[in-house]
Amino acid sequence: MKARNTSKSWLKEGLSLIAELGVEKLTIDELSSRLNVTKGSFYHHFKNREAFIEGLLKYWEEANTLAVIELSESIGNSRDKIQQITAIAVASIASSPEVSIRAWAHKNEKVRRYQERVDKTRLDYSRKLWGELIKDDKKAELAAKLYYASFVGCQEIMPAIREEEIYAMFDLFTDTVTL
Amino acid sequence: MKARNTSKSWLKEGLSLIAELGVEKLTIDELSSRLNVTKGSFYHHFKNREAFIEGLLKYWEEANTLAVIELSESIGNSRDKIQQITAIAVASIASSPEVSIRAWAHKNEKVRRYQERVDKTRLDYSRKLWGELIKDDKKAELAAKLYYASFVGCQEIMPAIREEEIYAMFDLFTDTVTL
DNA sequence: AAAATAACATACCATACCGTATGGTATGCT
DNA sequence: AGCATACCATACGGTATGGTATGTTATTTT
Repeated sequence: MKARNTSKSWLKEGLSLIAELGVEKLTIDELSSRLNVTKGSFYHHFKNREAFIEGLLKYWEEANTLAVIELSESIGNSRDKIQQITAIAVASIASSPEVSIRAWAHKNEKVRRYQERVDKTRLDYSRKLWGELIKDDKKAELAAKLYYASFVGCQEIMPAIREEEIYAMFDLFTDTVTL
Repeated sequence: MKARNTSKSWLKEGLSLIAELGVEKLTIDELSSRLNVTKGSFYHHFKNREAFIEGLLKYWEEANTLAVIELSESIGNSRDKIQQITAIAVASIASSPEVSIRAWAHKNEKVRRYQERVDKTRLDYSRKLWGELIKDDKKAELAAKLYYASFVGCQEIMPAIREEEIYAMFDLFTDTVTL
């Protein structure tokens, strides 16, 4: 006897679906099928597809950016924080909906607003961390951007770069730029 | 009296369409409408949508990677080549279909094969250039990957990073890593 | 100019999707 | 127990899309 679904069930399944099959497969029928219910249920939880997507983006921003930063803040010094947040980010690459959402954001106003806020939040945090390692403000700014851009690139390049290699890349970057 | 279309007209229009609206809008009706013909014409030039996509990816790989590398090879030293190829790449970001194609590649076997070959070609070339600036082979390898990953990231981050700032980022990277 | 070919138009079908209408079932509250 | 609410099933309409069949027009070849 499986428990019945909540709105959150649909949101979680939506992110998984995007990560696996991409946004173009994010159909209500496909979602219903995965949750072993029919779409009558979907329209009980959400007004329409648009409302669902709005909820999906909120949920993604919260679980994937805000929560991670919060966790990172509970750790020691800036270097440790950078390492910690890198580890979390790298580990999540494989199952992340981010690649799909980024392409989506380039064509869709509403999605773009969320993506811009997510990028801003992360860049701000990156700037804060690197600012504590690099005195020169402009240099810290550039380092923060380079660091984040590299990470985003590592999500996208195919075939995927091995985890150890990504760590080696970031170590090289950290070592040279903080000299 | 407009000239009639060739297969290449359709391919070019296809890449423009992907760059502007994304892969999900890459429909035969939309393409036909943009070329001011009906889809009867499409099926004269291509067996079906799959065949069209195959041609599209071939054309993209050729025009967007191979041709650029060839151009770069006609220039002076490695530093100049890196600067030159960076300039070309940065200037093309706004009108590039690459963001869409990358997301597409993550969900589609055939597209993935092209994306992997494109990434490999560019990474190989990046490694060659950086290998001439950095003696240590492993370090050159990591620098090449970092450089390329940063560029890919710069394509994706929203809102778009300003061109001058991207140049400043790459200058910082080059200066520190070649010390 | 006639014939052959390339490019295109029109009409049609099948399918997948969003959304709605309506009815049914489980769960908790009083 | 009775009722409200949350959750779900089924059937249907409307639309967008890929694809086919067949005929027409423009361009090139001989």
